[in-house]
Amino acid sequence: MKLITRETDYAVRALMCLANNQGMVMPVEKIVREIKLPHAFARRLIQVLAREGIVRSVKGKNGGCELAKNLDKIKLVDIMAIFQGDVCLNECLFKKNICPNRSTCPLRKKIRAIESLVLKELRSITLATLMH
Amino acid sequence: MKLITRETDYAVRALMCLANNQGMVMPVEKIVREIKLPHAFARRLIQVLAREGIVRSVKGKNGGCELAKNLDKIKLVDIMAIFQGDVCLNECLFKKNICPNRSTCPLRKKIRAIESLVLKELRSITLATLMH
DNA sequence: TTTAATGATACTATAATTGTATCATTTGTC
DNA sequence: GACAAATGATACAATTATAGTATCATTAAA
Ligand code: FES
Ligand code: FES
Repeated sequence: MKLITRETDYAVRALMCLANNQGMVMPVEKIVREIKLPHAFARRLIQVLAREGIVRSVKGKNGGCELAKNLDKIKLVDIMAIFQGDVCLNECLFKKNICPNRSTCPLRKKIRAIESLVLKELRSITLATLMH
Repeated sequence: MKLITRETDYAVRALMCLANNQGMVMPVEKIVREIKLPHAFARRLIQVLAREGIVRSVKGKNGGCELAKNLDKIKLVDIMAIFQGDVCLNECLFKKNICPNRSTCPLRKKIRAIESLVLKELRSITLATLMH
């Protein structure tokens, strides 16, 4: 049961890499050299981050990318949302018919509560936190 | 990002079904009729639960299965472990080399903390809770 | 004009999840 | 003992999600 997929993992690593070079535009090639991940995968990944406004990219020679926001504005949970969709720990175990009192169902409440806990924690993790 | 797979979901439903018929041995056929799930899938699922000692099964005519433990001894987290493996929300995002201070890494601590929270909550959910 | 970069996007491979099928074994009942 | 109704064990197939690859177009500095 993975909370974070490898793609998110890579993305965060790449972002940390950019964070270490703030102010400079860094080509994907360089990121790939610093953190070990497949080249083509990295390309696509950065393209997505650029489209999502997490990084700013510069085309052409001497191009590359840099963080588009402040470290403390880039949340882990947002990166997760981009690559894995929203954090949603299963809406209802028992889809309709088994549970007669859906609105007051204790399990439903519990799962929701767990989700809130996880979200609260995840929201508190930013690139700034990670770089400490 | 699913915390619970469909197999676990089905398993819990089936167990709740058995809980509603405590003291009686119930054939899988009957479970399948009560909660909607594929017959062959249910067969295999119950077989696993029997092997794991969650239900007790009776072979032969008039056979079937029943809960092997008290409602409050059957934890959601154990059913999850059987069908999905241990709850482990990603050991370390950055596998070695990126994080220099592995032992004090703040992210590591955070992820671990989230895992503990989730586990604590999950452990408190038993069949008894679910039947309330 | 060449070169080094990104943008867009289609494709393949692998693994996990979900679902199916078969045959053997057990046990109550006629 | 034969039959029927159940589980045990286990192999297989289908679908979906994740992980990874490849290609061609576009941009801009040198
Ligand atoms: S389990 Fe879903 S409403 Fe009760
Ligand atoms: S991120 Fe894993 S040790 Fe720091």
